[in-house]
Amino acid sequence: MGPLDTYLPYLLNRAGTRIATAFGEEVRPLGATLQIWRVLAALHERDGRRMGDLAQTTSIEMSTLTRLVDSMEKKDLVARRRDPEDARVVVLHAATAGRRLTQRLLPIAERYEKVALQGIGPKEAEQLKAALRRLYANMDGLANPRKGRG
Amino acid sequence: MGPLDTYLPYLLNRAGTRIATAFGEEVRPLGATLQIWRVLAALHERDGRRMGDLAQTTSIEMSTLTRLVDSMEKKDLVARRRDPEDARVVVLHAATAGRRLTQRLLPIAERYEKVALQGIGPKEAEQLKAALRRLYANMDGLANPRKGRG
DNA sequence: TCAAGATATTTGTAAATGCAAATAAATGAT
DNA sequence: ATCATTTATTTGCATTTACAAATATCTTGA
Repeated sequence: MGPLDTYLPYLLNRAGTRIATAFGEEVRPLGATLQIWRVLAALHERDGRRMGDLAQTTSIEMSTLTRLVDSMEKKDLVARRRDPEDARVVVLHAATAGRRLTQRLLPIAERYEKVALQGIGPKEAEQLKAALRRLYANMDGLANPRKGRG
Repeated sequence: MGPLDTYLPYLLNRAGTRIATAFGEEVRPLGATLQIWRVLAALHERDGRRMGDLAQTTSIEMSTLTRLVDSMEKKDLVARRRDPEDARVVVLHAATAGRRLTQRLLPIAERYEKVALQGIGPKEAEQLKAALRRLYANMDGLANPRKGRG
């Protein structure tokens, strides 16, 4: 067997953790976190999403998301509304401070993208992204996901 | 801005988390965890490492590692020894049950490698790994690492 | 309309994790 | 030999996070 850093799962998790931590520290001064960014980014892409949808697209667990949204509501980053069509559903909208914060986070996200990919070349970068999507999908059948089909 | 899953940090963290979780569940029946595997793999590569070295190569935080090693010692997976040269130093050795467990984990790690990389091709896989190492290194200067130069 | 079952979200609780302070031992200066 | 400084590891504590149970609402069928 080779050293630990020939193993893909290790490399992947290590890189993923570090970039997440680094990004998190970068945005802390703005009062944001990685998770907050994900929610705002998702709402920026499409506003008025339901909680379940958000949990799915941000990969944040539902119970975690609930508490996160609690705190984001207090800061006027987002607003919960009941869906009039179906009162079980809560839809989330970006609020004033939330939209402002999003505008400040976007350039940081772009910059991180660049820094992370230094010396990797645009073509390879696309391949990397494609591989990561593929890899995520490959894990679908295996363990963990209490999604799909229990 | 595009959807969240065009952002590298998101893709990376998402994939890294999922593969870690899946692997963790896979090895749980054997009484192992992802972290345990990392320590054992590191010791398999080179036995008798000091704690600081292990923390470095496994990307496990020192305080976390201490507690992890406590529990691994109880299971006879590893043994702590004081370095006679410098009594501040603790060196870690794989113990009997640890070596046995390592042998059982190795094929699982190999298999995970294969599953994760389904449809990705050996050449692209190598590029992916190289990119992940590079990317990890790229993050070095940025935030987070309380390493390097304080 | 009411009960039964399905779906969406929230709360309770315990485990994992990291930072900072504390401990232990070595090294160097007086 | 003793004190101050440095290095290595461990413990205290607060935060984060996930799983599971609880709650709320909707839908369907009698």
